[in-house]
Amino acid sequence: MTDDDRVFKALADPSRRFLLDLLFARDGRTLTELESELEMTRFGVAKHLRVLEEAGLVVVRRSGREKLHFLNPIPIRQIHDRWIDKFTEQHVTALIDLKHTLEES
Amino acid sequence: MTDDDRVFKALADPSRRFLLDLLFARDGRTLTELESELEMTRFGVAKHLRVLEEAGLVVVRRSGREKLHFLNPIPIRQIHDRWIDKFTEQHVTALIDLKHTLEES
DNA sequence: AAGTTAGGTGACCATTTGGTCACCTGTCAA
DNA sequence: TTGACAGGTGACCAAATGGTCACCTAACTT
Repeated sequence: MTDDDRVFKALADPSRRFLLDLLFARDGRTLTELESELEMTRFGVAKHLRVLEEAGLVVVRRSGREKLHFLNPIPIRQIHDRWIDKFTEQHVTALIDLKHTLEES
Repeated sequence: MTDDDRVFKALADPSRRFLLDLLFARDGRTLTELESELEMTRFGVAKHLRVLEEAGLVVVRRSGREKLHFLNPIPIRQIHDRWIDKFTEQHVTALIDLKHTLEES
């Protein structure tokens, strides 16, 4: 399996995306802490975190018996750069900003 | 199934990512034209294109009996914005640019 | 009108994937 | 040092996914 295969497969599951959302909101959480936010057993969450880790979307640091999880944004940016060139990026961000502006009013 | 579920599921398959690569290189191709680039039957390719279309990653325009396919970058940008804030974006792009600079030398 | 070309549909099968469980290792606290 | 706590492993099962095929419709060509 290639690197980018791992990244996209990892992102394909809603529980894993929710874990990334949690880490985006606040980094450095343990398995047990993350587990309490999902309706799933610890084993399920651990399995998902491992998939995210192997994809490089999450990096971990051990601290005693705890394992702290951090979000790594680099693979996400690389997805962006694969299909959006600098020129297109300007148009797309302008469109999305416009959409937000309209939704606020 | 939610919208973003469709997008991520669509991106999870290497053949579909390759189709996006092809459309990124050149837009507006037909099924038959795309089919010739993959080692797969027409039915397989058609199925993949439908998944991409339902995810909004590809938009189509009919022209007689032909169906032209175009890449839509907006969902890709939204993935980026979900986990990379403006502040982090600066660091990440700087890191990636640095990586490219180093690799050239 | 007849043949050809572009594309669509529903069924089918092999493989992968998400989630759980029984059981195990390592670390901290009283 | 004994128990509680944080996490890991391998097997297992139900459900989803990738790909093919037989068969179909619609549009262009001569």
